[in-house]
Amino acid sequence: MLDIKFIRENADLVKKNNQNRGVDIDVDRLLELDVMRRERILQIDQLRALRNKKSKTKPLDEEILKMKEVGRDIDLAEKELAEVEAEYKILLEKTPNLTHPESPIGGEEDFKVLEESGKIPKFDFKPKDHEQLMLALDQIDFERGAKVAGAKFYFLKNDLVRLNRALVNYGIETATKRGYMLMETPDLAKNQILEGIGFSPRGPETQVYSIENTDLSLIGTAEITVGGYHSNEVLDLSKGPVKYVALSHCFRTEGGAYGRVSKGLYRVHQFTKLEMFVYCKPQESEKMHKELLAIEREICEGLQIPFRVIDIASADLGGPAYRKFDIEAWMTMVGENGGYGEITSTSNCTDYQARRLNIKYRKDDGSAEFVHTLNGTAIALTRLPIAIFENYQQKDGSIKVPKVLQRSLGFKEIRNDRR
RNA sequence: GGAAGCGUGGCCGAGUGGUUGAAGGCGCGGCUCUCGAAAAGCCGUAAGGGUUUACGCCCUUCGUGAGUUCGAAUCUCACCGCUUCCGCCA
Repeated sequence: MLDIKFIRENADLVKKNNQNRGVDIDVDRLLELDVMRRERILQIDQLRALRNKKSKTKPLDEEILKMKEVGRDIDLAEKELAEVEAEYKILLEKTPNLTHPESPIGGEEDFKVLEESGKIPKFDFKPKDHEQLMLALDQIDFERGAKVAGAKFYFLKNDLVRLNRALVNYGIETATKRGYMLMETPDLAKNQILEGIGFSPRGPETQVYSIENTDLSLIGTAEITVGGYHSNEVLDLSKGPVKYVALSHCFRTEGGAYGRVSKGLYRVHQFTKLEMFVYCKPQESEKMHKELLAIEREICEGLQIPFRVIDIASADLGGPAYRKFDIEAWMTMVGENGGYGEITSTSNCTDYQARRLNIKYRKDDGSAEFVHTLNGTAIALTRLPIAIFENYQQKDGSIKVPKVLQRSLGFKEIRNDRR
């Protein structure tokens, strides 16, 4: 959510930004509602002042009649205000965050490549995709996943389960040694928290499973729960940013995702993810965004997976993000001869989430100001295993285990003949 | 799941319909005293919003929401959370 005062004073800038973001919002209507809203508030305040003045002491009988009238006027004005505010809130909450001046302007395809790293593997055989590899090695069962829970659910089996646990541990180590506090979060959250982070739990475009007869939803990412963790709090950031690395399950309906890259594990309804989350002062957020990206790169480099870093373009940022970097790993499953697929994403959401969730920090002068929030993927299970299987496949169909994981796993390759 | 109790400012805690945004205490800030400190004394100490060039004025907030009333921290209802006892259970 943007500050209404900012919108009031920078209407043209906000309009231009909305346009770059591909969002159609009637800013003039919003400003009109803003004026109406303040008019109603003033009116109600004046009526209440009148009533309060009289209510300090016991009124005379003939005054009570007048006060009843004032009470009715207040009720009426409050109803009007509620109507104005309903529309006002919808427009305000739909308004996306501002955009970093260096973010490319454009849509999904207009990202800017910032860096390419690692060597794209050259196979002297026809490489397979992870689904073929995993099925052949008895590492996954989609059919029975569908039988038990429906399409796009799966059972992981054998060494893939072990690999995933080793990946999570590797991510935990990498992040905690940089001062990130480890947590495991609830897999459900109140809809109010989801909305604060910028997800819509209801409506036709929702990506979220909700629990019937409750105000809870399954989380799509631990960003939701960790972001809600400090909601309605004033933080002490005098010792530096507050940094978490959080493990959770993630659930996504993936409605309307047909036709996009969706082979095998790439796009599924449930997965496990280790997510980083940072609360910091506004002047620190750009630096922290770089740090999150650096950790993500360190993880990919350590695993020796070829990847590129892209700077996401304006219309592809989503509502809350001010700037977003994705890491895309090389995958054989993408396109005809391989290509890049997203494995991590890190966003600087500035004060957009903090304003909705009411998260502030204490400044040196004693006043409070909204924090900036950032998030970044440490380890996304499903996406990382895809990259490992496809990049580390051997001619005989076995999978070499990345060096950094060999010791903790106790084996160097995944083959068919184990157990 | 059943029963009972509780939820007030940074913290503890008073307050059961009318100058209560809220006594008292702790903490915190300032001052006095002191060579300095402690102790003691005095003064000050919530947040958000509206309006104003400004001083200021006004509104809202006592877990959340709705209701009763001329008027609610105080009464009613629902929800959330906490504590204790019973049941159940990983």
